[in-house]
Amino acid sequence: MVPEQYNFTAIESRWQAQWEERGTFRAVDDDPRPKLYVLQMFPYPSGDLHAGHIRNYVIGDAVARFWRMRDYNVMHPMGFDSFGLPAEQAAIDRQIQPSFWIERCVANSRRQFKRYGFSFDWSREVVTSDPAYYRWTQWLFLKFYEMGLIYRKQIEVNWCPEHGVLANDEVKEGTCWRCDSPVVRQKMEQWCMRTTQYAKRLLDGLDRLPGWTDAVRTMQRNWIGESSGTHISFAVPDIAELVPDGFAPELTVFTTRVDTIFGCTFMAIAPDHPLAEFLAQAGGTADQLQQFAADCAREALEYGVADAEDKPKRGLRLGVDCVNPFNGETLPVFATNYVVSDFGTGAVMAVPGHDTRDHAFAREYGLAIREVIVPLEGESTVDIQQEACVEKGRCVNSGPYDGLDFPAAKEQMDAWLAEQGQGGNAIQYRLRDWNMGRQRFWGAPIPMVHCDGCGWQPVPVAELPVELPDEADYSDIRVSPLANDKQWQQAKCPACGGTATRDTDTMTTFMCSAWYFLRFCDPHNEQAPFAADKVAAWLPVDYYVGGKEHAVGHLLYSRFVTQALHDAGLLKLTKADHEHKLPELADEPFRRLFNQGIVYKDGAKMSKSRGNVVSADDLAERYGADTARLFAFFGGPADQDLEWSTSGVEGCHRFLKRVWRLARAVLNGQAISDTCGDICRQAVRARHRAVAGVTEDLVNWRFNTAIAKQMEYLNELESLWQQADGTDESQAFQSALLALSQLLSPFAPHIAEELWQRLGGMGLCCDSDWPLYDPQMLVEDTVELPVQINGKVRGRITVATEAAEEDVLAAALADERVAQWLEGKQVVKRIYVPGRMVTLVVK
RNA sequence: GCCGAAGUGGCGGAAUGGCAGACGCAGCAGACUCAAAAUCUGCCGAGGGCAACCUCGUGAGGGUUCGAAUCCCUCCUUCGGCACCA
Repeated sequence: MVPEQYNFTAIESRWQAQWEERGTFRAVDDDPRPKLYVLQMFPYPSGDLHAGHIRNYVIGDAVARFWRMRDYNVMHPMGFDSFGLPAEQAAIDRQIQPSFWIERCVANSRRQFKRYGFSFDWSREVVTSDPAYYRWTQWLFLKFYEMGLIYRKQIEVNWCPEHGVLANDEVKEGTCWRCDSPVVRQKMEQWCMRTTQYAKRLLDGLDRLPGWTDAVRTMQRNWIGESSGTHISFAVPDIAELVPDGFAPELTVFTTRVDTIFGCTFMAIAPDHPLAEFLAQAGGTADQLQQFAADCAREALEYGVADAEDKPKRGLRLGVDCVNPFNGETLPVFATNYVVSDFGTGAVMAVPGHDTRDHAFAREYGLAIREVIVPLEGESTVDIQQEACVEKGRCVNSGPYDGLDFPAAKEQMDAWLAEQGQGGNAIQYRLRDWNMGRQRFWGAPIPMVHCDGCGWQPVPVAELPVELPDEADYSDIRVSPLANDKQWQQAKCPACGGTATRDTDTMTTFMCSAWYFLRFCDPHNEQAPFAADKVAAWLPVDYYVGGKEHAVGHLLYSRFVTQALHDAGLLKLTKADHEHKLPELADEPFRRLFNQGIVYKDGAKMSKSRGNVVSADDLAERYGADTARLFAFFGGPADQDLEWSTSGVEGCHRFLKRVWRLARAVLNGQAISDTCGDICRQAVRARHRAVAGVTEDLVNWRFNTAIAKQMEYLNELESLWQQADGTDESQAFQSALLALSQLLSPFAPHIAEELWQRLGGMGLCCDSDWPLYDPQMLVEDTVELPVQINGKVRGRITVATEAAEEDVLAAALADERVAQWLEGKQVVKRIYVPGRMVTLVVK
């Protein structure tokens, strides 16, 4: 007998134990069926999962379960991105070691994941702070070092007094993304990855990723920021004696508007341009420059990033001139507050007539404004002295280039520059090299040692991992505990055997997460980060599910690492797409990308720090994991944000209780008959309709409507069961409910198993073959059609589905209500859309 | 400023050129109950009408079409990304 109550607690723990015992979700490497790699971005183990996490992970789980039932060999792994600041902060706050703290968080997160019945293959779990994992993160660092992709660079970094060095995408409006402290600029020597060397590859690769949304591809494109232009060198004879070896006495600019070169009336450079001090020295303005540079740095922080453009343009005339190579004119050089040193060459040829910023500056300092571009047709309509004209057009006052349009002028000018050795065509990227180092404890130590005699030396691979010390000393939190640990720093120089000092920086966690999807293919390998053939068996990832906050950072770094490893000959990833809809990928890791929406509660993003979380444990206790999962889907489209609502959760709980009650009633019904009456036939039709609809919705990731269709199916079955009550058709309802169990399985897997078993299904529901439908069964005998007259519905007719067009139109004209609207009118046009509607146009 | 996404009942949303509001929530009325909870049944965009029905209605305005939430143009609002990018 089926119990009266839907006891979700007992059901859920029972089936979780069953799945674990049977190893149901373990992915096998040499399974002959087609593979499907379903990856969800692994979390930072915050220690307590909330409804927002559930919403995120339920999506990939439904997809994994669905395709598993469609007989794919699905790999759906999970792990923890466990290095990083929060553990360190918790350790400081609670006076405990980060490793101890994070172990507890990982254990609890894993328990909570299991409580929700996610179909993860836990035998592949990776934890980035585990030496068995970060050993290989360090190995990859050394590999990239060997490839010449990692170098030491004196860079100006974003420095947060709390959190040390921050990446550009960790700085929000001049403040730290984690603690809101103001960020200052500081010079520091850092390990840098030459991501810019891959700028073109990373950009072009986006064209081969139709399985990504345009939004993310556009964001990456903008982030890489390719612009096509020209390099031009302006000689500065006065500094010939001053510049250090290896530097030429010239200023090189990057411009996208070389056609305006004859309108250049001064040179604008960043106050911290590499040659600025020599220029100031030559011009006798060294002291003023120092003052000006300091002012600009302070001003930049005051204004923040948001309204930098509103800043009044200021500058310092350095007192030296440079020479325009095209006409030999000498132009004054200014250090300005509007040219930044980290884009292009840090120097700009200023053309006030045709650039708004240069125009504003020229007006401020009384510099010449020259018109060198006019519209292609006719004469110029703006007063160039009042307003810059940035439109492209045709050159005037430009010597031999007069009359040329932009493409012609650029081509000829580039060619001339190249001939003179003064520049030429150039591509510039906004993307910058990737700063690998963090001055923190809780990360993978950078496997480099410094020897006074031999300089920086890589740690030999055999000595990996370079493990963190057991104890972190947080008595002085302004520096990394590693920098305080003299004993840990002691090392032997691999080159000369003398004493050396370990690098006390740890790697950015973006590096740890930039290759975990490769490790999942071969998680226990102790000889290498992964075996190429195992990666080749699983990559590329077919579905990658995660938040859009990683649209550039994580995804770009992962693509970079994959491309670089591909170039190193360590990877092959050419598996065909399981649906044969997308191109094969040569060096891209993620075939399809799905970004879920964010979960809000009370108008704010659900997060621990905001204190508006709905705890995953509370939900599971109160309603059960199945109910919570169901609402996470049902609330709206998966790619849109969701406001968490308690009453909505109750609605989903009610649905499951109704399913349970109907199953109970059907199983308690006695008579079983082979006859198939009208009600039985209707139930069968309803089943085919539900299977067809849910299948299509799952293929298209429309989970909310997939659940609505299951609710409709249940509504129909309930109403049919009421009509059938006391008759002998419970057999038909048993098969109807078996199908419902299967449809429910990707969403509410525990109740699905329970019903499946009680209804007499073979084996596990989640292992069963996804139900099929017969398209013939979706076709009804008759169909009701609306009849429109001039676009408004004026009547309804019921006709045979297969009826011929003339018969349908005749029936429409014959309809009583329609006839009324036709009185005294002339029908000028008749349209029949089969199965949809009839339209009459009258005059 | 540039790029991207979105705007539909009281609410979450459905419909992507063909009956606007599926499904759910909330609300109202009723049944069961001593009562409540749970459950079940019915109603549920606005205005008009006793009613059958009629008119209006998908951020605003225009357009294409027999027919537009859906396609095109202009504008407004909200959210996300980038930003003195030369």
